[in-house]
Amino acid sequence: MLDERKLEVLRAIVQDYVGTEEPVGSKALVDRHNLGVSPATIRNDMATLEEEGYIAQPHTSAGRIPTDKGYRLFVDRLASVKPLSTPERRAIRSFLENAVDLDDVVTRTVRLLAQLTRQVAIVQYPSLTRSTVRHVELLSLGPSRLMLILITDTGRVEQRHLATPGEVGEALLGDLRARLNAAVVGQPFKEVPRLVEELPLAFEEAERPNVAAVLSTLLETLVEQTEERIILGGTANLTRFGHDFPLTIRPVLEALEEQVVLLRLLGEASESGMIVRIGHENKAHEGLASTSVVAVGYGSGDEAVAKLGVVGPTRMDYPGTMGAVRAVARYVGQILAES
Amino acid sequence: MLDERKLEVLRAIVQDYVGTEEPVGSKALVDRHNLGVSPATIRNDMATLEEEGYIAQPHTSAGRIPTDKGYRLFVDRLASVKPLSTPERRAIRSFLENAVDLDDVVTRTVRLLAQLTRQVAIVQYPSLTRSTVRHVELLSLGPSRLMLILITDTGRVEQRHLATPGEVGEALLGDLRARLNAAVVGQPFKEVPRLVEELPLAFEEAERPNVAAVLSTLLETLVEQTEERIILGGTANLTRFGHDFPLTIRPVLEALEEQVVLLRLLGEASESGMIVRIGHENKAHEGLASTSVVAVGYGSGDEAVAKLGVVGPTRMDYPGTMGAVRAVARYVGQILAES
DNA sequence: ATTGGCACTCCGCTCGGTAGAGTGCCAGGC
DNA sequence: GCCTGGCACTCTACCGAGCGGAGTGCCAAT
Repeated sequence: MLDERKLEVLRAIVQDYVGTEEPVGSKALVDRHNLGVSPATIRNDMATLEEEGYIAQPHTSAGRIPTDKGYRLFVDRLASVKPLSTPERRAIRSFLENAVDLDDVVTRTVRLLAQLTRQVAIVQYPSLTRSTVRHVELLSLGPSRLMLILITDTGRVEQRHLATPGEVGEALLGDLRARLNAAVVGQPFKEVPRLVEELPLAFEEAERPNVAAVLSTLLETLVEQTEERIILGGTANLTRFGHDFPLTIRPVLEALEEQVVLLRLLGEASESGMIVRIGHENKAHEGLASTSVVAVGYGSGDEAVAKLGVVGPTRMDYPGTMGAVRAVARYVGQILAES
Repeated sequence: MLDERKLEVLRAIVQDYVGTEEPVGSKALVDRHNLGVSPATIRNDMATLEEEGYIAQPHTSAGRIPTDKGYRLFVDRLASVKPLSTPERRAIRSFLENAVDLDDVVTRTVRLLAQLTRQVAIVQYPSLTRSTVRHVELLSLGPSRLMLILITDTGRVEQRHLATPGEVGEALLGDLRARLNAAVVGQPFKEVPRLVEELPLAFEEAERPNVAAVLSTLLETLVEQTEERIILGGTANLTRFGHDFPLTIRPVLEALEEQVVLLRLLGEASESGMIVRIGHENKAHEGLASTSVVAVGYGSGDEAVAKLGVVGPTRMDYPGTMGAVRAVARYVGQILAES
């Protein structure tokens, strides 16, 4: 069905359309790419491509534009990730290196991605699922009020207040703090529930309710923080979306305001596998039917700790975007590993 | 110059224009408001108002729309803040009450404001300037690596890593922790530099560089955190901005991405004084020349700890917006005070 | 000071005509 | 059998003219 030249034609259509944002016709194609055949031949190829659903005409007697299916084929078989230029890499590196803390790293990353891709950038904070505990701190705020602080190896700090059923003295608090840390420091989060299970038994019966209260708060914190925060940047780039604004941009903005949607968007991206979800493939929200998402995991070590990506019109420069996303993810991973 | 009726006419123009988004003419005015005079009279009044710069015509033979100056007069003299309805109040209260922590309060607030006003909401995290120190914690991460944690009375936790010039043993750490807390707990941030100034003198000469390192990190944290984080919501409401989209919305989105701009936007709002900045009065960013800002401070006690507000088109329902902003600020203050 | 009347202006809409781009198809050529 | 040039057809986007309507400004009358 699709011989070599037809694929070449599809590639050319995608490239031209992405560049010009206008439907591309047979004549323009042969002019801009040396395909070695005449417009009439291209027309036949285009007719085939249209039958197969890879391209479509907005109106009769207009040029063709790629369909989601067309972009999919393009991404899967016709395009390769475009590596960034050396100056670009250097710029990324130095921009990220100046970050002072985790928040700053994330903020800078989102800006960087938005600038580089000229699209909306999404960055998830390093997830705690893969993280390990660096320290747990307990502070007394009153006779039966405590503050629990959890510090992770990615530099995140979470804190919770809690009320204990009975009064908790400094001695008990110190003991608990020591035992708790002995049990969980250096351990991955998912191990923690198992590790603290028997901890109350080490204390006198009277104290166990208090200990239990602390532990349950700790576990709660772990669970809650597994769902991670996500930040956005470059929303102004949405204005370069299309010609028919309000209708296009509105649902996108709405969708992007919901954390749940953003989480789903980043979806199954992993560190090794970059995902590209195109148009209707995107089930996260109806508002995103005409957008594509490019996402990948990033990590401080060998495992992905979180994800980042961009959202843009289906008509986007996939090779370039994929290159930028991948490069940024790598550098962020490096920066995190160093700190 | 401006007798009672002319003011009434201006008020009517503002109200109608805000409602319909279309230039309002003399006939429509007398139809919709019982002014007791004829269109011709109104025309004369409108001519005066135009001469004085309160209203303008988009084109000859079109109706009039208020100018920034007109809105200013309207806000200052012709409108009063519209209180929310009881059900609305109840909804706000219950929505905010379910928040589990500070982050959640802020997130919910921004959503609430955006929904209520149908505009872009801006909420600043409770500022640390007015805050007091609840606790400072020091943890050892290695022989000469420490983690410093600062906990504020608004429930915020900030953390920093630092390297000390020499090794710091547990004994010294405990001592420093105790003295530091004794000096600063319960004190407002701005007092801290003075309070810790002489602290190194309490330690042996050999330890002072280490102590100094810790202190300078603490002060740095305080200063940095004085510039507060700000979050946005309801950007999708920008799409209801005007008819000529791309040009209008783009600069606004750009402006709103910069924290600095947002900070300046909230400007000199204080808890008592709500500010309304209209159109060109807004010096924060050129992109915001056709937007207005309504902002007010909110606080957990008697002093404002941070600010919140909304950004919308100059053509906005000022009384309603002001009412919503004020009400939300009050409730947030209450919630913070309770927790 | 207010009013009704009137002439005038200008916007926004619709309509018809046209130029241009692009297509599909067909018949002829390699 | 695939490619090509030619041709008729379609549809859009653009332009200009014409028209209706809304709104104004001015004036003379009350």
